[in-house]
Amino acid sequence: MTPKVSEEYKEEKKKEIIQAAATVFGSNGFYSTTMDDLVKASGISKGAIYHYFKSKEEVYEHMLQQQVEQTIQVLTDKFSHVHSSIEKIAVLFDLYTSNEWLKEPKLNSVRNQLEHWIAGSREEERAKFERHSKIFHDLINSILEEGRDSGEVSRKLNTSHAAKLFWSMIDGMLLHASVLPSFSYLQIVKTAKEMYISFLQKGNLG
Amino acid sequence: MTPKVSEEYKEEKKKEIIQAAATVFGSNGFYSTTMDDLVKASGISKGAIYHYFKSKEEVYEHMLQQQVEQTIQVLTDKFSHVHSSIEKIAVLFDLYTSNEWLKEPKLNSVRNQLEHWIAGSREEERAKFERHSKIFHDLINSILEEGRDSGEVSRKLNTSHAAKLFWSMIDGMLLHASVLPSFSYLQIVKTAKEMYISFLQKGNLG
Amino acid sequence: MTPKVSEEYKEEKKKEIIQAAATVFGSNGFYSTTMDDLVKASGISKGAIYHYFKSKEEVYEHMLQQQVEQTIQVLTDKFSHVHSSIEKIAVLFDLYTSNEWLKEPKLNSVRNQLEHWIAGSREEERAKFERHSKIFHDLINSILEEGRDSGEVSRKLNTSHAAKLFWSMIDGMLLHASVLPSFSYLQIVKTAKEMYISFLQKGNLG
Amino acid sequence: MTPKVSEEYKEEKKKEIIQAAATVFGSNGFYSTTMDDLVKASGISKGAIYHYFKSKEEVYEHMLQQQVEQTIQVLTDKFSHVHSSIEKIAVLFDLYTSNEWLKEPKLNSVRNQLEHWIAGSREEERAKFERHSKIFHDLINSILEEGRDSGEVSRKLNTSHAAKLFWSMIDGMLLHASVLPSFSYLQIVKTAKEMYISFLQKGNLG
DNA sequence: CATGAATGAGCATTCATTCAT
DNA sequence: TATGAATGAATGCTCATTCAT
Repeated sequence: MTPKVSEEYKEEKKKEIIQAAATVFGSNGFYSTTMDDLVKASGISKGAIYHYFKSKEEVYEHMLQQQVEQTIQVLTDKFSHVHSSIEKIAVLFDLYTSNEWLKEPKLNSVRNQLEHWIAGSREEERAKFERHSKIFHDLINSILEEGRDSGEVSRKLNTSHAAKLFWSMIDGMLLHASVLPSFSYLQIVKTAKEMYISFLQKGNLG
Repeated sequence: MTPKVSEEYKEEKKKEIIQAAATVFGSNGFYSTTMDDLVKASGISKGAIYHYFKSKEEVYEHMLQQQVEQTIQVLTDKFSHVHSSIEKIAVLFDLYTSNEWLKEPKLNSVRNQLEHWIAGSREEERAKFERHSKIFHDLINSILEEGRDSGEVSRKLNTSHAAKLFWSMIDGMLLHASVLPSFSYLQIVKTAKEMYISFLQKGNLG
Repeated sequence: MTPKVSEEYKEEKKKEIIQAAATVFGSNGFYSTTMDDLVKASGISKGAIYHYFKSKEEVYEHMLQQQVEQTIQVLTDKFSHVHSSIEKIAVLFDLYTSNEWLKEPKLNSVRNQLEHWIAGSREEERAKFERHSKIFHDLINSILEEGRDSGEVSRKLNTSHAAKLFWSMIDGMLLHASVLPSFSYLQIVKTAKEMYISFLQKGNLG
Repeated sequence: MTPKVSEEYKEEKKKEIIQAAATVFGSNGFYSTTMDDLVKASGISKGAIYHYFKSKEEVYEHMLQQQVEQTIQVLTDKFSHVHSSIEKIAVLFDLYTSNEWLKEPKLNSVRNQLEHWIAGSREEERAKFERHSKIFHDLINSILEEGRDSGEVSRKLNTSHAAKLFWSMIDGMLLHASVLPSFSYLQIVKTAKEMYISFLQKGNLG
């Protein structure tokens, strides 16, 4: 009646698989990665992987989900001690230039997300993307609303548009960074930060 | 002895194939598109396709190349009658909100480019991406340099960084637009335009 | 954790495949035999075959290798109780007229070897043929050297040339036998035996 | 009514194709040679080749036929001024060590013949091989019969067996020579010549 | 629970042959 | 006659998924 192995054991195992998945999918992409690659990378047998996940697709999605959650976690943690809206935005930009973001795994994660977006956008799973996006959108949007209420950012600002613009910029820069070695990532993000904050303070004119 | 068929005929045929390729790769991506899909979409036999291109990969790359060239062509055409730098940048933003850019084929093209970037970034073909990127970068960079010399844009502006930021924003917005139906594309691009132009006039502070 | 399947099981499986391969390659040759033929003949799925061998080529080569080893084994076994050199050569000729050599499988094996030789001789795999040939050459050469030392065969004999001549004759006769039904194989081999042994005793004159 | 082009023209064209065929089939074998290879090698269009021959197979067979005829021609020419049987056999052996036999084209021709034999022997075309073989067999057989009648060769000789043995040896040596670079062809043929002639003079004992 | 052998549909590519010009 | 573009059946190989042990 009691499960043979603990729930923790199972979760641990899933984590292991997802960890390896992040590596292999990150370096070869979804389509070019085979289950055998995953077996090799994880040291876990094919049967076992299929015991925990019902398809390659599912492994991939769990990996993505976990990366999104992790990212959200990191972002909200960063805010916990910051109270100014502008300051929060600044912290966010700084996060994207921090050391932890410049390591391979993070960029691989970005590639995974983008690949999934692009490949998946052709199907009926748009809804899922919308859900993910909304989380990120709302995070920024609420910061900006706070700022608008407190007068920190321009009253004329359309916060939703500004939030979407924020993530467009971030994703655009990450995309270029993950693809072009010559992209002067740090400098560009710094430039973007100045531009964006200045824009927030001045607001939309149109 | 008979001079076979004209070069134009062959070019025409290649175009036909590439046209069909844009459709099928655009809706299913490189990996999920089969040569049979292409055969069906183009109405051209498999053998014939292989007569003109030596692999699926090659069809794909020719399609991308052609799309890049077409885009560059459109961009430079737009500039031919514009002399102010700021004006040129404005025209560019306007282009991305024009009717022709809101049609499916264009967004499919974007998806294709991005998919290729992301999937390809894992290998040794970075050089090709760099080359493509450089073309786009230089286009903006030289506009900004002109503007700096003429005093239209801030003297303090690092034009190269600003150019890279420009394309990051554009690609980021296109990415979101091509993936998220709810993305208020027109408004966001308009917002970005204001933010960016205002930034150009004020320049980097750091 | 469970120790999968035994090594013997795997070897057994490989043998099964090779056995079937000998049949189908034997009757249709390398090029005209398809993997589907092999699947049908072996009753083993395509995937399984590719699990054990990484290409059609590899199946073929393992089959050849195994046939060579088997032949060498049979030859050396025959010698174990024979001490005279001339006697050994005689035993060899007799082997080639024995019942087991007149069955289809054996002749198919010969055809396989020859086909591989001929088709392969056009490439860089000569080295492999040389290696195989050397084994056969050395076998005869050492017998003849023994015979020369013991005075059984002519002192004037160039043993290496004689060894090469031996295999040329054997292969030539097998070739004709495997191709021409009217070739009076038994009689010819018997004739060759007398000619060759008489030649050994007399030696080269040139 | 009169043919548009002369018969000679057509024959000339066929010769050209066959010439090129000998080269490409000789270096790559029947299966690995494509019609495009033949087009490239001959400089004649695919359509034209199919105008003169109705299939790849047919080109191949005409090429073989022509090589057989050529060989027979050369052999009989060599005999025209030789009257002794033993002398004729000697001349034959010498032919196979002559300069013209050591050139690539000849060995390619051998490979072609052998490949065709081996690959074809699996089907219903044995009859054709028998016919070819018979020509060669009869050539030697009649020489030996003459010799037996004149007392030059042993009365006890079974001329048919001896003839078959002759060609087995020749083909065996050519096979080895065409496959093994280290095969000391000249020496071996010389050795074979001595052995065989000595055998003829002594005859079968069995 | 774990293992990896087995399955077979699916895919890119080749190539002999045909045929419009 | 000559040309080479077009055809499509055939083929070797891959890989997600299943399942006996």
